[in-house]
Amino acid sequence: MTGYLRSGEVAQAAGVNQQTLRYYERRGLLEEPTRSNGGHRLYPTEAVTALRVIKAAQRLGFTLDEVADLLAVGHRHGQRLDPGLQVRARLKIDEVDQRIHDLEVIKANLQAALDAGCDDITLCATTDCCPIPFAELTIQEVGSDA
Amino acid sequence: MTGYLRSGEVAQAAGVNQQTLRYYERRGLLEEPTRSNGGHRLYPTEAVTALRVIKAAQRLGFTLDEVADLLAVGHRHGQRLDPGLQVRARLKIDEVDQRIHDLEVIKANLQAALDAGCDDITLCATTDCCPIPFAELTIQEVGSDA
DNA sequence: TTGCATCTTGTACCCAGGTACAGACTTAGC
DNA sequence: GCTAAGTCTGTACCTGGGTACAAGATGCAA
Repeated sequence: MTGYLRSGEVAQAAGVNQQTLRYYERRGLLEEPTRSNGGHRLYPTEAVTALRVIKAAQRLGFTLDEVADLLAVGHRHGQRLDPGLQVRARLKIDEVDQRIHDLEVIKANLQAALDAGCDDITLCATTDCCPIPFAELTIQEVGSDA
Repeated sequence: MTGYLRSGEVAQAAGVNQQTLRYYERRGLLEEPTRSNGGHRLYPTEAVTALRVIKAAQRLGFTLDEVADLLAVGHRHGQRLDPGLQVRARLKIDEVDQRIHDLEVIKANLQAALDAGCDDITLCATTDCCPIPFAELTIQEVGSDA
């Protein structure tokens, strides 16, 4: 059965716990792999990539349900997206834009703090840099999932 | 005591639960407010802004500990950053850059799926768009906190 | 100065996202 | 064929980030 990876190998390659594979499978994030005759899971090598994608998206603040959504769009790459999915994809894109914007605000604020703290306090006192920073981040009420 | 907000007012204005204020105070994310003679918390109006910042940063995938870090840098805006904090600020900026990059990858992939699914399947079949998308996201091992 | 809305503290609970463990079974090298 | 290492299922537990509730004190308007 060469060409397939066993669960331990996948877990190690992706840097996740082996139990997590099962967990994601249950949650529908990871496709159910084929099985050996004895019932052991046999993963295609892309499973590792899929896991990395999940982990990366998670670090960006998406919940597992949102990640599932993202993947649903991604996996239909090249097949026709049904209209509901198309709408969701558009919404996701807007959301991603929003997050990019917010991260840029955070970055600018960190940079400003660094610049100001770095070499010239008087500079800071003469400019309007000192009210609470990060002020113009997007505010969004909770529970806005499509 | 005008000019101060009571905990209920702050909570409502920021759209968070009142218990959450206490929780953040315990975690050191929110400065301990002054108290009335009877022991009730009296918040300055900036507390609302601070809460919004925390919530925004959280949505972007920062843990509360990381948010505390972010705020530590931000709050010294205009005071000299001690060297340790400066280093942390630089690391945070790199991390934020990384996240922006990853979000851009995700966006591009969503966009590609949308474009491909949208109007022309043959287009897709002739281009190399169909292997698992999102592939070039940053991989980062867990536990990389400064 | 009373009454009701708010606030206080403490403690217990909840959900998401895992992680650990036990006991049985499979796989692979010799 | 045996044996050690790896995997299977099920269930229980853990951490982060809150949220709920109780019992009592405070604030303030009439």
